[in-house]
Amino acid sequence: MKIGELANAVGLNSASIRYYESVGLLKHSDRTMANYRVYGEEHMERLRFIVKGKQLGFSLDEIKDILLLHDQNHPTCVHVRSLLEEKVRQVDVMLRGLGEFREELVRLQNFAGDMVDCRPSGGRICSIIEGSKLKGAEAAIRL
Amino acid sequence: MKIGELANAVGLNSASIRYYESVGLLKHSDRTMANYRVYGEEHMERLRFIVKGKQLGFSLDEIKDILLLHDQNHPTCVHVRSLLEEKVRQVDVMLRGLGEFREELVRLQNFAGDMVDCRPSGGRICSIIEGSKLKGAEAAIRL
DNA sequence: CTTGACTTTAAAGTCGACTTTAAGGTTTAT
DNA sequence: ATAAACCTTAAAGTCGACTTTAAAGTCAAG
Repeated sequence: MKIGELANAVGLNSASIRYYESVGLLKHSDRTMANYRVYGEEHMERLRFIVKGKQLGFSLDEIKDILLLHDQNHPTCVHVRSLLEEKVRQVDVMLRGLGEFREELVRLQNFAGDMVDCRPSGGRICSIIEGSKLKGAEAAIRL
Repeated sequence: MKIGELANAVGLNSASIRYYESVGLLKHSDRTMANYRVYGEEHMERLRFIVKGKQLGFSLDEIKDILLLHDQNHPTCVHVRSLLEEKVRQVDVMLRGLGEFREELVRLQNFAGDMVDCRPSGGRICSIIEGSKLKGAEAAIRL
């Protein structure tokens, strides 16, 4: 199996696969006489694993750690469980933050009503936005 | 007011203020004879506005658009209302996605149980992660 | 008078996970 | 035989919103 075929099979492109090799996620493969990479089942399993890991929100570094354990013949479940716990914690923080953020947006919408000119007296710019009660902490949420 | 003082007053650092000037969010200020930037109330209001905008999840480009309207003496509320609506829509998409994502994480945690060795038979790596049912779509959520 | 705390600029670096580019070599189909 | 469709590499570019660096000038306190 050459790189394009593998890429197709796992839903990536060749450049990403080369990139994963370059950062040590994927082991070096054999080469044909023309220096083309040749892959087998084992590489495909590994790539599918990487893809799953990304879908679960793991960074390439986190995935690399898991693969390292595996390559050293250690079971990875204890480590994986703690990663999962951490992700759930992060998701909960985000859910809470997003909920509060949404409420503030709606509050501003209600305040905006069908206002036609939101320019406050004085040098200010927009009373809708300036009426926001959000503090820096909530800003951590990236949309 | 010199740049450091202004930075302190609005909770930014001088470099960010210079950066905002460089990308056209903040107008050029007067200078002292020594070429130091000098600011007044008007600049402070504008910076506070920028900070609020960021806290509401607006990009610098979106904030720039609002400020441009303002600078052309147009009221900004119609535009701001549509930005708010769009943000609420984005937040709702994220809330839904995050909720499903959390459920999948918990499902994997339950599956992991107190497993001590998650290595599946065959060449695979970790049955916890490989058991995930998440598809590419959910991967859009960045933690 | 000197030290330290400010200020100036342009340019480069940061983060993560790639993607793109340039300049080739190889294989396959017609 | 030739063109299309693959493959190779190293290096640079991308996204956004800054931050850092370097090298220089200015100002206030002791």
